[in-house]
Parts: sequence; structure tokens; C-alpha cells
Amino acid sequence: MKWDEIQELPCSVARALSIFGDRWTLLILRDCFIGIKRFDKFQKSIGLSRHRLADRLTKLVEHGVLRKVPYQEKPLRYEYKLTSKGVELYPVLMSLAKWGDTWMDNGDGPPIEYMHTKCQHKMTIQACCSECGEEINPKEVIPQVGPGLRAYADNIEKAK
Amino acid sequence: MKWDEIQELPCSVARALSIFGDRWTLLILRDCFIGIKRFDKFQKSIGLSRHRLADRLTKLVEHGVLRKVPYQEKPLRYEYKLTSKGVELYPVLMSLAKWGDTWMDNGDGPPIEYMHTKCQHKMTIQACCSECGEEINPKEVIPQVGPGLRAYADNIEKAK
DNA sequence: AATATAAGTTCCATTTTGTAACTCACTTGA
DNA sequence: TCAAGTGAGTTACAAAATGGAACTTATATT
Repeated sequence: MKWDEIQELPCSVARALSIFGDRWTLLILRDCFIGIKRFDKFQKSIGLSRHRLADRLTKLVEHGVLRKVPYQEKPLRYEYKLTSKGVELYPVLMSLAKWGDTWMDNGDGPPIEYMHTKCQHKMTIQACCSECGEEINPKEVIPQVGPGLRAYADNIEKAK
Repeated sequence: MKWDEIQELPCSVARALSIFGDRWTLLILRDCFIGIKRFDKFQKSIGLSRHRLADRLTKLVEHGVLRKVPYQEKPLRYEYKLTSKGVELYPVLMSLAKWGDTWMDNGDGPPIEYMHTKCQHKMTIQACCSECGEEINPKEVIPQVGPGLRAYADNIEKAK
């Protein structure tokens, strides 16, 4: 299977990965959450080639995850900002960071810590149930066929 | 910067992505959470080449995310199971799935829905504060330099 | 004896990356 | 006013990663 076919699969993980499933894109978004907005800053922060960076930024804009906002006129220059579609990736990045803090620590402790202004504590992200609020244990979650998968299966039937 | 240098950066997202930041690895792990364990099943489910799949499984085993467990003797065959290091990626995958459900829906609704056996409701994952339990709003979280980053900076100083 | 199953490996053409240099439209400092 | 600097890219080309198909090895089945 080629990579660009992946976005048509009836799987939300696969569809999301069709945008983020490459070496650099999630690092670009990490930078966005830190407040980085400009081409050169991304490039220096991440160290990927300018070529790739231009690509990735364009793709993120096309997908509506970032938007270009002009910040000066002469010469015309844009900065890249998270849209709400982009901001909603926060849990993905925080979960990834938490996992890295736990399992890829080299003994020095977490590179970054997080303060929750609401409760004034150092915190980590916790995965909770939207209904009962309890922390989620993977064993207590049962995946079930949903409408999107049924529709997909029906279409395949019809095509026969 | 080359990709394999990324794991040394003082950033937990970057370190995690040094393992998962490619096209297929997170899809393999998605399959693990669905209960897929064997080479051929992965291959059919995901559609990546056998060559790549072998690579990726080996890498995941090397990093302790999966482990090989023999399931028959003649001929000797192994299946791949999540370690606890692997299971802890659950929030990453669920957040990604939730994002895909929200933003990459093609109008048919989510392909998969989730039932929380504990409360008996259809649920989605929610990012909460480990300290106060409230749902996290990215604007209410302040990143701060942690011990891992200080140690890294100190080492660079010493090297001068 | 021929075919099937499971888990890989090998070979090779195609794609994607990384590096470094180049462009374009200004701004700044001497 | 002329040279150098800044910011955001683009181009060309070599190196690395990927996809596809066929091959291997060990055993079971018919």
C-alpha cells in the first residue's frame, strides 16, 4: 500500500497519521505549542532542512491545522499559527511527551515540566473517561463497530 | 539534522518520535490494541510491505514496546505482544483516534466507538489534570524548564 | 508429491530526505 | 550608496528509506 492511500481507510488513527505520520510534523506542532511561529525559528529549533520544513508547513496549512497570518507588509511575511483543529492536537502531543518522560528518560528527569494555572500544581496529563471521569484503563475499554465503519463496508458491498 | 540524531535531543516528544515517527509504527500499535499479534495479520490489516513490517516489529521489540512470545514449537513461531511500555501508549493512540474522529470524519461518523465497561457508557478520551482532575485547556498549562533540560544544558557548558 | 501456512529475506525500482547553494525583496549600518 | 544582513523560501543532486514481487525455510495437510 502506498502512503497516500492511507487517508481513505476507515480508521481515524490512519487518517490522522496521513497528516502527522512522518518524521517532523509533530515536532513542528510541538514548537507551535511552545509559541514558535516563524519559518526560521522552526528551522533552527528543529534542525530539519528548509526544504522539508516548507513542505510540511504547506501541508499543515492545506489541512487546516495551521494558518498563515501576515505579520508585516514590506516585504510581505507570514507566520504560522495553530487553528482550533491544530490546538486540539494538544492531548496527542502531551501524551507523547508524558510517555517520553516515563520511558525515554536518560536518568536526568523530564526536560520540561508543566504547571496547571487552574490548580497551581505541577501536573501531567491523565486520560479520563468523558462520561464518568475515571482514569482510563485500556482493558476497560471495548471498541465497537461504529457508523463510519458500517458505511464503509456497505460501500464496498455495493461496489461488487 | 539526520533522523537518528533526534533521539538525543532534550525533548520527550522528539525521543518518543524517534521510535514512532514514521509512516507505519503507530498503525502497528493500533493493531496490537485491537488484539492482532501475528506477522501475517499485521500485514493484511495494515497493507505495508512484509519487509517494512519485519523492520518495524524488530525495532519495537528492541525498544521494549513489544515482546516476542512463542506460540508454537514446530516450526517455532512467535507472536508480538505489548509490554507495559507499549500499553502506556494507549492515550497517544486514543487521542489520535479522537482527533481523527473529530476532524477527519468524512460525514459517516466514527469508524469505531468505545464502551467504558466501568460506567457502561459510550465514551471518548478526555485529557485531565493529574492533580485537580479538571479537563485540560492548553492555555492553562505553562511549560517550565525541568531537570532533564538543565542537565543537558550543563553538559553542553562543560563540553566547551 | 503437490499445495498450504507462517514468518521472514532478498533484489531492485521508485520515493522521500538531507545538504548546500541560490533567489528575491526588502532593511540596516558605514 | 554600497555592502552585508534578514526572512522565507526554491533548486539541484546525492543518499537513504520505501514498496512490490519473488524467494526461502520449516512444517502440516491432502
